Amino acid sequence: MTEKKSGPSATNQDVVQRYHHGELRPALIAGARRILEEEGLEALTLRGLARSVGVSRQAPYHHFADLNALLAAVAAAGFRELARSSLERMDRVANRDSRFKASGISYVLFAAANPALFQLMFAGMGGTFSHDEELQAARRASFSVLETALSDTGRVDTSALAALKAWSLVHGLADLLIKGAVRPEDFNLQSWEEVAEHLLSSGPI
Amino acid sequence: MTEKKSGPSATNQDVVQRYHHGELRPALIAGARRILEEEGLEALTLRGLARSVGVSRQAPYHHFADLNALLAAVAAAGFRELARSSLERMDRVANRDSRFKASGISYVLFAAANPALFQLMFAGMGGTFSHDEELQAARRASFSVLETALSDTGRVDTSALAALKAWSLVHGLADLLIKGAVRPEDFNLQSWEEVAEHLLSSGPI
DNA sequence: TCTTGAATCTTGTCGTCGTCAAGATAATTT
DNA sequence: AAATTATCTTGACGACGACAAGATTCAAGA
Repeated sequence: MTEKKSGPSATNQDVVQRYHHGELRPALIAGARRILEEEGLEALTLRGLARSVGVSRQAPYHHFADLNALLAAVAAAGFRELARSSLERMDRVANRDSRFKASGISYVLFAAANPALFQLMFAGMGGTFSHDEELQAARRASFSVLETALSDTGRVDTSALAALKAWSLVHGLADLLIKGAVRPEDFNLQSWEEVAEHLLSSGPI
Repeated sequence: MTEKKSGPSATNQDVVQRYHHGELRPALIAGARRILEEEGLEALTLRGLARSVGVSRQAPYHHFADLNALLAAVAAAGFRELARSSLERMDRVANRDSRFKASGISYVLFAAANPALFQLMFAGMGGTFSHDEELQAARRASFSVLETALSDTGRVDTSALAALKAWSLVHGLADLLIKGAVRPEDFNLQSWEEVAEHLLSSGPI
């Protein structure tokens, strides 16, 4: 049998079962994200998460005020990752207009790769846990990356309406693909990347 | 005190409190929709709904298999209403291109007027209650209205990708406005109708 | 009209959830 | 070493969805 409780000064090696988890907060966020993508938002329950991390049902409350606070932390991490992956993709092209398109494509690809997380991130915009400061900061930082990409294009129309149009386009595609309303095959294309590429390249409506 | 139970052959007049509700199924759908818009999806509970309709907690199960079946029925009604309001608005213009734009605007306005319902309708696309036949039929009928509007324009590009672009645009705007990400004031406009009008009129991305 | 079966509605029960309260244990500070 | 604090635990409560079984009303055939 595995020992129930190790000594007080156990190293990080044997993360078996001890009274103090040690890294509970990040473990909760990671576990939440895993459940989120594998089983969906509805299956993400505070008790189940605690169970899966191997801790009592009340333990998470010492790191998060409530379930919404946990969700806000997960969403914030999502926005940081979106910003990071956008910058990464943008930095692979030099042309300013291509950089803008790259930001839009990365938006769609992020949604396709992390559907439940993406929905959670935007569920919190006008939702219950919208007032979380960390979440608001991460969201603003993420959006500013995309805004900068647009204003850097040097286009004539970088108005708020032009930005809204681009945002609506990629956000709508992201939501529709998450909901399963469309598939790349419907357009004789192989990937969402190709779909997004086409949408962002073609002419007027 | 109001009588607890009226005679067996009471007319529809005194809908006070009798064992058989008589119109429970439609009453549940109507009540569900009211709760949905007034308090949000999270507040829509089978027990609470039964309570608000004045019936026992188990009564709804005689008209709907479970909560998802109820939600599917509400969503189906939503799609029928979307199709109806789209046709209504389209019939107020003659020009074919204007009719297409009208369909897009009605899409956005429906979302703005019934945010929670709109989200529920699309939550069910790849979701749990996606297999409900009534819902699928209502959804297909609703979409065909919009598809027809596009193909009737007589434009050169009525390809699937062009349709996706238009759909993504209005759907994205709908979702962003529901989430509170943008407001008409952000663009010096007075209503969502004006915003949608601008987005559907301007040139390329 | 009376009876009988089906439709409808009710109460009882179970397991799960989020969260408050209070106690137990470990880490940290003094 | 003692005291304080952080962390984790079990106990409890109300609300939820749903299953089971009983009560009431309706409808259809004699």
